[in-house]
Amino acid sequence: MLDIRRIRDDVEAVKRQLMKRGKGDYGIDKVVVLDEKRRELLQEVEQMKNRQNVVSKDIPRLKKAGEDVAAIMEEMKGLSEKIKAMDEEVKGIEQEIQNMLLTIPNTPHESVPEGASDTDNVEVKKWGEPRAFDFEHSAHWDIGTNLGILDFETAGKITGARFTVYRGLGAKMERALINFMLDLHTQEHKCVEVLPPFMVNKDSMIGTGQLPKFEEDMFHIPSKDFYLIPTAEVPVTNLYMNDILEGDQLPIYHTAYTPCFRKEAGSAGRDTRGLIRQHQFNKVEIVKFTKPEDSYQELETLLLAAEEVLKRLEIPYRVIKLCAGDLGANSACTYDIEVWMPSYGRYLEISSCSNFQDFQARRANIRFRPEPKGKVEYVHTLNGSGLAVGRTFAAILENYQQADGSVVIPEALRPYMGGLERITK
RNA sequence: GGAGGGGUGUCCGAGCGGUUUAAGGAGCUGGUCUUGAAAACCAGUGACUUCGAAAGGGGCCGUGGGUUCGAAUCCCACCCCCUCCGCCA
Repeated sequence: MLDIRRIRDDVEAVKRQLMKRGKGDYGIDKVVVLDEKRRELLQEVEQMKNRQNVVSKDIPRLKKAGEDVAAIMEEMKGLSEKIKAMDEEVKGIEQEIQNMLLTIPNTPHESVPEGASDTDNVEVKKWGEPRAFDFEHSAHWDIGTNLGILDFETAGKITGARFTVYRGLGAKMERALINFMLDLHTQEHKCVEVLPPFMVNKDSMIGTGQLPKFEEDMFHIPSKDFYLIPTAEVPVTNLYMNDILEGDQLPIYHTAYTPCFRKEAGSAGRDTRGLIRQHQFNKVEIVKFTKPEDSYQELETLLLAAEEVLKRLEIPYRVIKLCAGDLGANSACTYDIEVWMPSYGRYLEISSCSNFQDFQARRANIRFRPEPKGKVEYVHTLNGSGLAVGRTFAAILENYQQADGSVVIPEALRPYMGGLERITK
């Protein structure tokens, strides 16, 4: 959520920044008009409330003095009704402003490249060399199915499309990847692990920006009005919802494993085979809470922490900086890590590392006190996948496949696989 | 799921329709006393938010509604915590 005062103070500047996304100015002029109207009414109604308070306080005294208060009561009744009506009007306007603010996206950081779509994203680094195969390589869904470690057909039977059953060493490797990533981030990146609920309430979904705009992407449990989390970002960021942190508590780093649930409503027909686009997938996430002045430095180290997973697993990847047109609505600046996927013949997103600045903190009301007894400020929140586990699984199968159909286990993962070096039929 | 009890400021805790500008205590800050400290005593001390150039005003006693001239206090709904019963990994 953008700061209404920032919009009020220089609407043209905010508009310019939003326009960079290439999707208009989100009707932001209307917010300014409504805000002005709101403040006007507020002054008026608060003046009336002041009179109401003053007179109400005086009534007991007059009564005690034996004076007749009937006329005053009559006047106050009228005033009370006027106040009620006006309060309602103000509330309506506030609701309207709030609804608009909740759907207006974040302003891109000045460093974000111009551009309309993913073709304008900028590659910022590249690591490792894609392997040259001396045999006909296969896609991970075929490799996994042949090895009996991935079972898409049975998942279709017991649930439906876009689900997977991991079997045997497949299940074990998925679990190994989760542990490997969590250990890396807790032991080497100073993250405190959390295992949060996989369902959250509506406030949490609004806090991190999934609602109200992206309702159709979420799985909803009507009987309790809960949502299945689309990413650990939601429960972990909202750990500090409505809190005021002390300055010396920052920065806070968390890592969390959770499954993620997404309807994938807008992606019918895309990535229908394999692990790439599932309704349920595992992910290890990193979430940071920082002081505003530190957040961009923290974004760089967050990116490095996520990259480290692929370095240890020795899988080639590249990092791109998203252009304004491709930037997620809540983010001010995002790096994507893309892993080399031989079956796609290109790099494929496996992590997204973003700085939301105070956009989520405003929604979730997460603040901190820079100095003891000082004035409170909003924190900056950041998060990044470290990494999407299912896609990492797929990348291992494809990049480590052998001519005989077996898959070599990356060395860094072997301690988590009981020392096993290779998955064979 | 059923039956009770409860959510008040940094903390404990009183208040149950109008001098509440939320009692009292603890804590915190300053002072007196003391060689110094503790104790004692005296004084001060709610956070947050919003409108305003400021002075000042509005709001905030779990959340949201309602009744009333006036609500922490009465009514309704919901959320959370505790105790007991039932069910259950």
